[in-house]
Amino acid sequence: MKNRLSKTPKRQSRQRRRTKNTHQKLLEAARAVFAEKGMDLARIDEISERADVGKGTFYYHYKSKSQLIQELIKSILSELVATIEDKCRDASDIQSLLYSLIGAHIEFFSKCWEDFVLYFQSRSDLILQDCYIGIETPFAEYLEFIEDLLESVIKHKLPQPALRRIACAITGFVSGYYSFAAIGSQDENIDEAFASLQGAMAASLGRFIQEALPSAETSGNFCK
Amino acid sequence: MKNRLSKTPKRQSRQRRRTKNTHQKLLEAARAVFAEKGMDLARIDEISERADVGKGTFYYHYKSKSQLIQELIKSILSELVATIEDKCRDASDIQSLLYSLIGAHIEFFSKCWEDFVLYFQSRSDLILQDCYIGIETPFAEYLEFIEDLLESVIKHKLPQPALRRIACAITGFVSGYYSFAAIGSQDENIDEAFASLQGAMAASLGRFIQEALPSAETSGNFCK
DNA sequence: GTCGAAACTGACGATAATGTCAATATCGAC
DNA sequence: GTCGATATTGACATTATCGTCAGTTTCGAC
Repeated sequence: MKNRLSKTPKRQSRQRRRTKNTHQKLLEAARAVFAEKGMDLARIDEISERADVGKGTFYYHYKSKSQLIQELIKSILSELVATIEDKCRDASDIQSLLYSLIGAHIEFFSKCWEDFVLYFQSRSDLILQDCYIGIETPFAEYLEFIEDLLESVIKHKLPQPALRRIACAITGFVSGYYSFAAIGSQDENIDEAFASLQGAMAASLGRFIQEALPSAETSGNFCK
Repeated sequence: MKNRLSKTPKRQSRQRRRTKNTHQKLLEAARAVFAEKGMDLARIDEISERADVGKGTFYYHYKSKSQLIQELIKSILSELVATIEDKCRDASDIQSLLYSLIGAHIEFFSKCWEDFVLYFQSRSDLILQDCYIGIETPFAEYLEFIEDLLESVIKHKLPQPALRRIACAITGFVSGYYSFAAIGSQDENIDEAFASLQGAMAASLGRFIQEALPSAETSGNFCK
């Protein structure tokens, strides 16, 4: 037994890299196809075709499309969370946190259109009765992460539902604007327009929080 | 020729109603199935099954699923526009317009969950490369309608892109919040929470518009 | 260089969904 | 009551997609 195990004690580098590469290629291809046809209508055939591997290879790496989606969403959201974490590290008041939070989303969405599409598609999927399994958790974690950030800069204790509402408002506003801008702005550069609104959005959300908080206390003076 | 035409000069009431009814039943069934499985994964079989008619009947009324979707979206959005029109009729300043605009969306979304799902799904579909044809126009008209409303209460002339951005922000904020709330708020009543935020959203968007406008002029005093 | 394990392949059977169509039912007009 | 037009039906041919599997290739260890 031990002998058998010792036959492959550590994995080999070349083969290991090749495998990793295939895995990655499939993920990339899936991103592209998903952004074209949508998650539901994307065919495994096309994904493996575009990754330039046989269809069997797909099934060697992933149990099913559902599992691929799960992994993809998880990876996308954890990247988004990482971007947020990075950008918001030293925000200490609510105004600068909001600004950075929005900035992180702009940066993330602008960097890769496919990721935004996936982000939006899966949110859209989440409101269905029969949705892909396993994509709820990453979204919940993403919201929770934002809530933690908010909590750390808001002085007084807030009830959880209020925090959640604020987080929903922020993420909803940002992604909602972006998606509408994508379909609505015929010619102009979406990302540029988006970036130019960063300040306005932050101010606006600041105001939202101020108004939405049940407690009368005003820790910030968003209204100059 | 004229004789032939005169054979069916006006349609008969009973048969007419029956047909209309079937048409409506199919539309209703589609709404329900779409909200369960999503537009892509909804099967014609299931729609006609749920409408309690033969599959052939579906194809008698609609050329294809694509056409059904087109009609459905069109009807939903024109209903939304009608709601907006009704609620915003006598809003004369920007603050009250925003308030009514949000109110109209809340009312509309709350009234029928299926409609919200369809609204959101089709927006999600619109950002894909290969999306259903014919759903772009209703959305464009919806945005344009909101722009017209905005224009009528904003004193000074705004460039079209700025108006569009504001419209995107409003609709994005409202629907974005609602969708996140739907997946994020585990227990509490979404509609109630949403309604309680109506004022905060309006104030917030007022602030957004104020900040986003390039011109320095301040017609409104949103900051008390 | 040869052996075994891991990675890869694409043709194939099974399944599922689409859209068609010839036959049938319903209805109002005359 | 019968005729033509309109509406409805579900079995069917067609097409698309899935997931499997027996066989092949790649690679590192010895």
